[in-house]
Amino acid sequence: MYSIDSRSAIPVYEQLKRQIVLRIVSGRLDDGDKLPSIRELAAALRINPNTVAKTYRQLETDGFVTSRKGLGVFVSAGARELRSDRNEIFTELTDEYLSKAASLGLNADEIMKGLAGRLKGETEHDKNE
Amino acid sequence: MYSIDSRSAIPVYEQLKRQIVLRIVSGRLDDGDKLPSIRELAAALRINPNTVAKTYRQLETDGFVTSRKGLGVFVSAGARELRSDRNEIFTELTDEYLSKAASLGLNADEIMKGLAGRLKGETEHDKNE
DNA sequence: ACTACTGTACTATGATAGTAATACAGAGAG
DNA sequence: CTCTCTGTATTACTATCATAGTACAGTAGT
Repeated sequence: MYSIDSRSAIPVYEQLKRQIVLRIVSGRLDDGDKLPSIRELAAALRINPNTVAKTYRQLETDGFVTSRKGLGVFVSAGARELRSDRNEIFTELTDEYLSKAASLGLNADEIMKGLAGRLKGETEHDKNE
Repeated sequence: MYSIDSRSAIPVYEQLKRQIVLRIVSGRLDDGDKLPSIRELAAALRINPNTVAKTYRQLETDGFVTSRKGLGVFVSAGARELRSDRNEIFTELTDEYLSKAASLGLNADEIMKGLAGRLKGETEHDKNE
């Protein structure tokens, strides 16, 4: 269902959040769909319920889900429309990335190939101190 | 010279490190060039000298610079040959980019298309349904 | 009402990361 | 030697993260 890498430098709640957001905006989770209960998901992933609660809380703040006491957490009605200003941010992000890659002396083709490889590739690398 | 965003989630020492590495591998900093002294750079960026020291320490571990007590920190002789490390840097860059894009809720396909479009110089977006 | 689910809130603990403050040590000019 | 520059090392404060435990509150089925 969801997967957590406890060794990753990315916090657990953040990993979980990204995975859920991905499911929502990609349509695998639809408006009104119910997310697993906090305790249920925590048990399944063997993480602390508080961590799941934190994820859900942030998702609610971001407008992706709505939580209702006693009922559960549900994908918000307008969740998919949160794609609206995504493109602007994404464009900025992309330009920044391309300019850095260019300063490494890479051309367009190399960048495309590198990115494609990374997308198909596997896991993350670690940061060490 | 260098710029630090203290509000960024990326640690200061990491921001600085990337900028310096970028200058080295792109040739803007050459073998033997002297980097600003720890205190000088810290003062200029209004950050703690220890933070700069940490950056320099890591750069030395990575082989980009050599530090000499009482003298300063200098770009290593073989630093540009670490351009073979270009791939590694590029991978880091790419991973960071992908992780940000993913947190925007974009899937692999959308990222590829967006990047390709940006490379071709398309300035428009909003191709959403 | 009782029970068993749901989410919410709060306190506390341990670990780690980032930053900060201070003191120590080498190099070179005078 | 002295002064002032350089990097180095140690210690400490602060915030974040994950965990745990406990308690509270709303919903629904019985």
